Amino acid sequence: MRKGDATRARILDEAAKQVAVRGLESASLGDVAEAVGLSKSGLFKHFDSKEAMQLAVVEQVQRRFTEFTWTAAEALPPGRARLEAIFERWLDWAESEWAEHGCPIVALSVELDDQPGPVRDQLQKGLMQWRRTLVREFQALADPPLSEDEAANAYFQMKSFVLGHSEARRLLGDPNARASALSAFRSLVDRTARQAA
Amino acid sequence: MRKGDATRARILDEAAKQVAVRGLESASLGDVAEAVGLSKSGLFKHFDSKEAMQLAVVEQVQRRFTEFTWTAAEALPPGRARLEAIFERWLDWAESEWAEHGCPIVALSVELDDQPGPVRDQLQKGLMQWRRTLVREFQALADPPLSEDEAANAYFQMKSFVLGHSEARRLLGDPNARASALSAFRSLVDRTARQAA
DNA sequence: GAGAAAAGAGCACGATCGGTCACTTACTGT
DNA sequence: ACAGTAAGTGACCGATCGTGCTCTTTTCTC
Repeated sequence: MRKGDATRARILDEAAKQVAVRGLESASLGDVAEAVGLSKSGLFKHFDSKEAMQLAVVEQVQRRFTEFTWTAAEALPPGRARLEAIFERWLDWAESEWAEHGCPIVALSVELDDQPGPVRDQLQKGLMQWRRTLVREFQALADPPLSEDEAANAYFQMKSFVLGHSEARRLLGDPNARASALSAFRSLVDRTARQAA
Repeated sequence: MRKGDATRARILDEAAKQVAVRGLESASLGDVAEAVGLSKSGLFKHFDSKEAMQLAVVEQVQRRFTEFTWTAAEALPPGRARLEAIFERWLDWAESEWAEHGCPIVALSVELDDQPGPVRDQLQKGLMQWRRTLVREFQALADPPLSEDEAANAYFQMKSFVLGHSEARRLLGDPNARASALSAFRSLVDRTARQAA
């Protein structure tokens, strides 16, 4: 049973890459299988259908993302320090090997935003949980804590800057994308912390 | 020659819709043809290849977008009034019939960000021209005008809020998306205008 | 080491993909 | 009105899609 898990992991890695490049639907099972040195039918011993593989890809990408951005930050005290660490790791993520061909989560979000089904549901679930986590983090920016509405607005802007960073960097090739995002975020945190007083 | 132009336009409308839903590559010629009541081969009398149609779709979407957001605003005086009108129209666009299934420009941006070719080039060209236009508009926010760097940073945030609005509204179903985007943008304009003094 | 179960290969299927070609129908400029 | 061209059809091509099937090889368990 061990061998199977290893190939399953290789399949998911390759699939995640191809999904980021070509999209969920356009990434074909044949191409994925060939890239990991498998036959198409061999692939079906690990996933019952294409949709099952897509679901597994989404789950793995979300796991990796959380691990990448959150794990390093959770050691820090809640509030400003942790928030800034998360944001920087978030930008790092978009430039990491897992997002070599664009952040897969962004790609999935756009492709699935009006394609109902279990894959979209899973994606939504992860995004909303992430949002809840970050909103709580923003609330902890001040004492007494921010209202949920204020924190939600701050999160909206934080997420927006990540999306803007991704677009500016990848499509427009803007070398200042990271700097723009960072300065915008720091200014946001400043204002948010101050408005609590 | 008139008849042909009309069907060509119908094809492009339908194609743009399907592209927004399923993506550039997944939108098939057969489905588009059937939706406009044509045979697949009839479609080829208007476009030499799928890529040619994709290019035409991108051009038409960009034309429509500019018309939708800019035309109403250009009558206003440069600076704050015009900027706010554009931003509101931009949000309107994302909720208009042309973006019923998601903003096609956002969909194209994510799908094409690492797919070189003439379609991507055309998209880039339009986005960069739009960016130049808006940066100039931000510069005109104050007298003396803002530096290009300052204005570029402001545009980065403006575009980010649009992307954030799109994601929050469509994928997360956030009813406050528009309000969040508007308040974030107004605050941005305030700060930007003030920082010039 | 034998037997069971998992992992994978090979082939074939129906459907659909983008694209071609020969042909008919509809329109338009003069 | 008539000729010429544009618009549109239907049949078909090779390739590729996701998926099922049978069969062999590898791996794990006792």
